[in-house]
Amino acid sequence: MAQDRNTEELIIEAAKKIFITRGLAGARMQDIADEAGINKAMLHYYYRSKDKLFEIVFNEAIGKVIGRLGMVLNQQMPLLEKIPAIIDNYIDGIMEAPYLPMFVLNEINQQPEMFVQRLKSQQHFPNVLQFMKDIVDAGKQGTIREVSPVQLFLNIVSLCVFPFIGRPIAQGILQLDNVQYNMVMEDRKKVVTEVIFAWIKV
Amino acid sequence: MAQDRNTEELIIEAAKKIFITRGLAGARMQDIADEAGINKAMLHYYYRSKDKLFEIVFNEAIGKVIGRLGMVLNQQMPLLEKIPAIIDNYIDGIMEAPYLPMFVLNEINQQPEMFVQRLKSQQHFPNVLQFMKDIVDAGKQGTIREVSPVQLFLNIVSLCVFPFIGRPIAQGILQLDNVQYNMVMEDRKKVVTEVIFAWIKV
DNA sequence: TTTTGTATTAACCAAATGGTTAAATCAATT
DNA sequence: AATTGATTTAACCATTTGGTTAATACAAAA
Repeated sequence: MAQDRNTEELIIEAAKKIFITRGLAGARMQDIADEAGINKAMLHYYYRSKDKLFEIVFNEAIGKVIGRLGMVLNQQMPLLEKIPAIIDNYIDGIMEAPYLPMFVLNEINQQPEMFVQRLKSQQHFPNVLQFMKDIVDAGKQGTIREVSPVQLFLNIVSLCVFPFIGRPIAQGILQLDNVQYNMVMEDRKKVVTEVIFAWIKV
Repeated sequence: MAQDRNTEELIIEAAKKIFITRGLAGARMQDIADEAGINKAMLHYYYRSKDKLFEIVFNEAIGKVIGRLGMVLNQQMPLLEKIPAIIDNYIDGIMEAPYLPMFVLNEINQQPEMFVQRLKSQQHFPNVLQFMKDIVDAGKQGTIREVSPVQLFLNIVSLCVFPFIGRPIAQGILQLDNVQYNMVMEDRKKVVTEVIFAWIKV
């Protein structure tokens, strides 16, 4: 099973799967090796230690989670077009890897210190400050209602992310099956945009 | 250090602290014992196994997280009063124990099967179906706009919960210190109510 | 005071776990 | 074919970890 692709990649793929589903503390090196179909020693041969391997997986994950946000945020575009663009793009990103936000959030909660450093060195670090300035300006201009830019940012992200990280509990409470919940998620982009615009429209 | 209170309670308190901060996989029985200031054997003497102890902590946690929601949801009250009541009450609950939702959500993601059973046997199981029926009725009556009750529910919960579970990352991106972020959370009740009403008002 | 049942502890145990190593395999080079 | 360097593996190691046990401390009842 091992020879098909590059062993290094094979390990990373397996590590992603195990770390993301079980977390750093719950992941077992043996399970990663099994998943990759190789000997456990290879993990250390290529990546030294569990922590080193985890760091690679985590960095890529956080890049995807906040990077996607930053990409749209930094684009030059009128605010009233940018907001739906952010929502569409961000929900698309989450749907591609619905388990990533939970993984990232949880590991960050486990060690916030290590994270803060990493965040600022992140190339995709979202330039939120500019975005918030735009919101304030638009408010003064009367393009939108004058709202707290921080609250607006939190609202957008909350509405986009939570339905995915809270999926098991929400699905349980709402008593929906997978197919039904998927349909609800399909509508999300439209709904979130609607909600945000209802709140900020003059 | 052990004699002050009942040893059993002492253990539960310590177990809560350790399990909630580190999760099931990351928690160490020795750490719980140390936290309680007692011998590790006492944990097994009173609660058999790590899993049994965890179950107690987890059940209480999930009770708080979804129970609080159910309490308000099941109250007899006009919809337009009930929605702000839900929001106020739920955010109050989260602020009392901001780490609980993350803990519950994460552990549920780890073993969704075990959870689904527990959910239905939960005494505080929120009667969301009735609440959703009320929303549909109110829509038809014209009290509110006709919106998907499922989406409304998701919106409320998302806006309330996410800013707390995503706090480290949000605070990092927004570059706010603890005091500033606390102030933002203070305003949350008002903002969430505002957003929801803006969306559902006719 | 003695007895008796409960609470508590130190020492211990077996399994799991991250990590290492020495030998073996493989592939390219000479 | 022989050499050489990288890759891979089985076996091993030290530590950690959940759990047990036998002996002890303690408190209430007799």
